[in-house]
Amino acid sequence: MEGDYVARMETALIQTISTGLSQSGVRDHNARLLLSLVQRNVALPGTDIARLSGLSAPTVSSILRKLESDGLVERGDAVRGKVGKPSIPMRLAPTGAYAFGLKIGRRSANLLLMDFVGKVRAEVHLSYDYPLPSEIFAFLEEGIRALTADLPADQRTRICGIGVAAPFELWNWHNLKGPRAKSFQTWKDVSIASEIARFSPLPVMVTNDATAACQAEHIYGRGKAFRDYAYFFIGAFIGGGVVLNNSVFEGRQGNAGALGSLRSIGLNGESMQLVDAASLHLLEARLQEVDQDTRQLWTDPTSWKRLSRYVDPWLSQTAQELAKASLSTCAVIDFEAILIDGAFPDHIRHELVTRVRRYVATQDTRGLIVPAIEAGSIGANARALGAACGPIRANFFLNTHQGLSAA
Amino acid sequence: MEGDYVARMETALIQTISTGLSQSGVRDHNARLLLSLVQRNVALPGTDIARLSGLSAPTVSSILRKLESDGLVERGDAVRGKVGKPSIPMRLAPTGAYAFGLKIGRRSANLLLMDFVGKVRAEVHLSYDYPLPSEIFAFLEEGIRALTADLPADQRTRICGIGVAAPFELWNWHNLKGPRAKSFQTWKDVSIASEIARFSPLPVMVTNDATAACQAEHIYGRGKAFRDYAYFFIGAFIGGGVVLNNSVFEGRQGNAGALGSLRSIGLNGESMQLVDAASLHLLEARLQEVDQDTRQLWTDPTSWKRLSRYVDPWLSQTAQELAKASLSTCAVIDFEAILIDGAFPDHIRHELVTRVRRYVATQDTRGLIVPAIEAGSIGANARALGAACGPIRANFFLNTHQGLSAA
DNA sequence: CAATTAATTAATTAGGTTACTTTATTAAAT
DNA sequence: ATTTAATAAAGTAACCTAATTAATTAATTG
Repeated sequence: MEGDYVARMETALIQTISTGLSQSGVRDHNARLLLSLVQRNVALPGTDIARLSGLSAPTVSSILRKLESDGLVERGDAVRGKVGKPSIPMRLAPTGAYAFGLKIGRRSANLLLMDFVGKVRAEVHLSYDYPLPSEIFAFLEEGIRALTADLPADQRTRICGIGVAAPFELWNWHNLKGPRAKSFQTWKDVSIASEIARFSPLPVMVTNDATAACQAEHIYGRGKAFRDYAYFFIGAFIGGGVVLNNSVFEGRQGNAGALGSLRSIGLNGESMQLVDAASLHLLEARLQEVDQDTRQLWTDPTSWKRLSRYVDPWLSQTAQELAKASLSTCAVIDFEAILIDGAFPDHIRHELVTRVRRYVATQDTRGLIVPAIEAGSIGANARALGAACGPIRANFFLNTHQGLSAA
Repeated sequence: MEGDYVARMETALIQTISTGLSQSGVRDHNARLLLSLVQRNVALPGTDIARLSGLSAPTVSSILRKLESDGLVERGDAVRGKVGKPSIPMRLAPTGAYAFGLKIGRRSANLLLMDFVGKVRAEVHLSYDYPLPSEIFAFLEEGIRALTADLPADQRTRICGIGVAAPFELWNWHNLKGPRAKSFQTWKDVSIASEIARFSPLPVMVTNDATAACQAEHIYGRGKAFRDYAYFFIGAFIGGGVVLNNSVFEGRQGNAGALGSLRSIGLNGESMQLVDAASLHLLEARLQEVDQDTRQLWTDPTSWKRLSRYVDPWLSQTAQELAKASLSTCAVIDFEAILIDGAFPDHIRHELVTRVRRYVATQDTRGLIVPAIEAGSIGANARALGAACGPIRANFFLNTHQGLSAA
């Protein structure tokens, strides 16, 4: 069962560079590698896996048989037409594992149950003015009950965890007054994992929301195409993620890719943060100024075209800011690409990317390798989906940055 | 011999995530791990190594004996005074391996021979107005001959490579005229590695100069203390390096940590690069304006105090710029620390760090985890030293980011 | 044109090796 | 006598190479 591949707890040691390897560690590593290769390529026959992994065919064969008997991979239809024995592509078994993904946003929460191939099996929503701990946890508890009930009883044990995507220091953003403000502030002292542990035995992983979105893009979206990139997610605020060596880099404190905090230049030449120069809340504020209903931004994609006299200047400013921010990130890491996504309609994303490309071409790029500017492909659901990836990845896939598990 | 630990060539494969592991891969990994732990802690008895690596004592013992017979580690004096059998600390054998480090700078080149514990065995210099390929390679060829001759004949086979530290796109910085300019431009078409291959069979590794400095700081300096940090090296221009998970991250194209290209804000609020706002060439330019000899900056450390009426404003501006740049890097990666070093006297470095700390405290740090600001410890020689680390690390030490070598 | 043979490729089995683990032993100190 | 470090011996897991089985296409022949 999946237990075999669960990462072992490491004792925290001073000066630990990495961990020693033993046989079982090797098998674990290789099994995760095979699953990662199959995931990445959708379906692969054993020979290709052997070639890609550098392992011998018999080894791959034996690992695949084990994975198959564990219900994690399954055989596809034999491929004929070439000389020789037909190959049997192996693919992930959709029912191999499940995970919950919870996104806690500033306007709404979103809980989904994702299967092993990244398909959303069921989903529930909650809207609010601002999230309060008690309401969120009640929503989650009830949601878990409901979503679990949808699953055949024999598959419920395959749910391997709960991933939570939340903004960094959630409590720092609202300036509320009164008793509800006090309740909101309690986020500061709440341990999300321990609260959830009160009503669910499943392991909990908490991630930065934009990093989670990046994760989803990386595994199920365009991110597959690039080895390393910075990812911008434009929501009410702006956040980001970082991918290095084909794997999302969360950072020591989980705060890598805090791209909203990149320094930007205000109209008067003063220093400000990107989040104050290029988020959707700026557009919202502008719409409020002219008495437009801002809800339509989130609920009605066509409204964006209707509002183009307000959207256009916003797009222009945002693109300029993103262009500069993109190059700044490339000064730190020589990213191959910059991916841009957000909670807006496809045509806006496309227009934004086009404009960013244009602005990047006008910048001073001495000392830099200019990255490709590309559009993300997942959109608003990315955060919850990425959150759900957490437990699945921890149990079954390779993570370049974590080092290998010990025996 | 060292051949056992040489990284194997990998065939370039599409979609390679990582490489499969076999027994020999395991042994190689563990041997490198042990060497890395010993290097990091200067000297360690087997029991401690076992604890730190998570390997069993017999395994560590057997690997150590192999490393000992290969001449890579040696026994220290038994530590008595505690109950039980005295422990025998193992340390790197200084004569275990050697490497050449060549720094190609804008004003001078520097070639040194480094031993296995990072000691400089011999060193030669070359000064110029600007570096020309033919002169540099002649200097290197002659230098290799001379420095090799210093070594006992039986140890010459232990020289494992040549590390070269050079600025990114060297040819892009000078605006020369005339025939010598043409010769300088040829850097663009020169492959440093193949030129060197004409007169030396040793493997060659080329690194970005600031990344090399970072490497030296990381292995032999203060960098040991931090798990991840951004490193600023202030020379004629400003460069940087990036350390993630206890290991220098070079980037896909070797251009990670191009911190001189970080965006900065000019006096009139215009966007400019950090390199134009905070390098020593700014101070030089100011001194030239007032007809001061600029050579003294590089040759006479005491001159900095004498010139304080010019140095002080430069320090102030540089510190402000570094403070903002430091936080920008932390928006990309949540670095634990920022290390600052440069080609200037110790008291200047110290003063600079103090001021950067002060400025950081005044910045907008919403969404960020504020890093520690620390001084580097190696100074001007860091680049050549770091360059020499390249071949040694490639052969004997663990590199978190490269993945493990295949069988 | 059908049947046969050759060639090719995929997947698995068998046997051997490596390098790890656990358990036991020896050595040297307080 | 007890404690701790280091090594030795025995056992095991997981890899590799080489050989085998299987399934197909391609070529040849009566």
